[in-house]
Amino acid sequence: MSLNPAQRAAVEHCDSPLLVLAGAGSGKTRVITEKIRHLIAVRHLSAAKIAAITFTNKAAREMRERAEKLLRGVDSEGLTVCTFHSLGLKFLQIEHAAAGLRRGFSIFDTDDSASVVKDLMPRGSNAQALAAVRALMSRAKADGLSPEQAAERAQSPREREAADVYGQYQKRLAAFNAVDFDDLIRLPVALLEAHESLREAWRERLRYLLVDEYQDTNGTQYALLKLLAGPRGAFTCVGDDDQSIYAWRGADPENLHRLGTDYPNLRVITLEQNYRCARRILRAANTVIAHNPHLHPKQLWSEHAEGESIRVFECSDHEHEAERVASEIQFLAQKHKTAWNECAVLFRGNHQSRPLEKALQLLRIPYHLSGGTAFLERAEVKDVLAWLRVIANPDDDAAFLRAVAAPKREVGSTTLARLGEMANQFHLSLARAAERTDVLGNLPARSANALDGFMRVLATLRRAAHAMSAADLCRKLFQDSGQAAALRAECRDEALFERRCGNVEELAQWFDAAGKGSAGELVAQLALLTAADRDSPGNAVRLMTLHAAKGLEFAHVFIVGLEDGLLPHESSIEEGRIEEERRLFYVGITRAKTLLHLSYPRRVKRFGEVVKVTPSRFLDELPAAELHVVGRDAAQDSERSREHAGAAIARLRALFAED
DNA sequence: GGTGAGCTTCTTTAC
DNA sequence: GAAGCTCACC
Repeated sequence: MSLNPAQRAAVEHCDSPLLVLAGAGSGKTRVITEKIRHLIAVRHLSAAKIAAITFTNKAAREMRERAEKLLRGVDSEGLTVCTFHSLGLKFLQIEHAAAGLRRGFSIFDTDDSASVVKDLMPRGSNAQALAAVRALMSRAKADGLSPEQAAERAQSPREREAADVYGQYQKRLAAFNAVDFDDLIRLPVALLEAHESLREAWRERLRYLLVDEYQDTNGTQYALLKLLAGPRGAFTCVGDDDQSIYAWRGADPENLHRLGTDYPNLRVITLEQNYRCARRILRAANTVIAHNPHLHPKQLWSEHAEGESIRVFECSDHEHEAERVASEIQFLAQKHKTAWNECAVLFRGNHQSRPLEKALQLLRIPYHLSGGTAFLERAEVKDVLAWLRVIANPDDDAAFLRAVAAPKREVGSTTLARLGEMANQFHLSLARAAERTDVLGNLPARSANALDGFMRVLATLRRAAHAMSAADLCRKLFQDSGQAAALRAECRDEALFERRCGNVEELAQWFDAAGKGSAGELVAQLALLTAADRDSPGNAVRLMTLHAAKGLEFAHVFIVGLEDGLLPHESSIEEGRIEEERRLFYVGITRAKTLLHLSYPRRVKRFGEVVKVTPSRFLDELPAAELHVVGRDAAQDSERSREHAGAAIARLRALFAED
């Protein structure tokens, strides 16, 4: 298949900075991969000097695969395809000294950083206050502000509080030899701004940048792009303002316009031909998104067939909805020989997956849940990771706190609080303080013994770490730390125990597959992976949030939970962010190639009580002529689905009745 | 002083 | 409907 004129222009334009406004399904990944080939094969740029930046690791992996297929016969050695955060991590691992970090520094995930914030806030601060301060702090960091700058700009008492916490928080992180997600971008930016030599070195190292999902860049990411691209502006950014769905975490769609101001010679190319969706689906998407104000309206068009109507299922409750979706998928699979992985169920929040999983399990439909509380969130995996972190970085207090309690070893909050006090006094991390006999001497003998026991195991593992692979270290510490034994005691049946050990083994295998690098470095990389990025789902129905679905496509898409208050989400309505919710819905619609199903329950359980649901206002924004509403009255209940799944549904109902 | 049982909280999205 | 907290128990 050849490129269309706009795509070709985007691929071949290399002489000035380029912005590609690419509508949904307009082949933007193709443009990026073709452009990589063009840069190497035609412009004779070394692959090692090209970086393609994506938003998720999953997107990075897919892009790398596609690029490598395309680059057969071309030397693609050293090509960088990664996320902004991975690039930042790579930068910091090389330039750690300039950043004031020691080798083996830790990456604090959202939980780690939340607990630091909690620790810094007045005792008894409620969850709202904590969340607000965390959000403001993260926002300030995403905007590239230092604590001092954040304090200067603070307008409200809460903002002042956040700026104050921010300052203390950074000191704390520095003491832990740790960085958080925001720092992975912010620190490289600060270093590149401060040191001309670094700028020169990195501009030489990366001669051309391609940025995917550009509409989701935040302030610091844009700054990083500018610093790396330099005045030459050797970059291509690809984005779509209609798919900007990350403003809540600091993404600034203004960056699209900023590009034109900062680079007057910016070339803009718009891709409007959609290669993905049936026309009906595309019309529905266009109609919905037309409700948002647009600076530069674009009109997506498609050469595909009209396709079938968009089906709207009105269901009685979440269980009924899940059952409907599951049986519809089974129908598609049986009748049309649709592969499971051609079907995706999309929802607003991770918690919505539960009833769906249940219904799919009962119909024995293989499914794969992306993100959420998957693998990396498993307690046993987090425990092993905490041990690995504290082995690599003795200053990582967050990891220490988790590791010391995995398994429980008579070191409780009181002991840890006292240890913390002494660590503060001596200006030591918890682990380093716990190594000292004078510190242990100040604790009750029993606690001191327990703590000392932990430190001995830790020291032994740390010594052993140099001589073995990260994977083997992982397996060894699982045994030697006592976690394996504790897990066996904890699990009632053998199967559960096996499964949880399997999670740890899976982690070990991930390390094996990740190849070179010390355990500490690999753990750092792992921190950037979401569950969705790591595993290959195989042939299974995909369950994921609308956010996670961006960039993907499926023949059959089910969007569930079209409830007012969920999609659009309550808090977004309150905060006047309805347009982003609409874009989210738009992203969901445009994932579908041939069939789109929308559904909502009439009643849901909330606060234990049954509450009536108002169907999403977005349903009213769809063109009524394209919709086929099913189930408004019981007699209309999808007959064919019942035929195919009658028996299973009876079992389903029985199961739900049990709960 | 650690740990587990039982009660109250608010429930987005994610690198 | 689960995570966080307090309280009683070991």
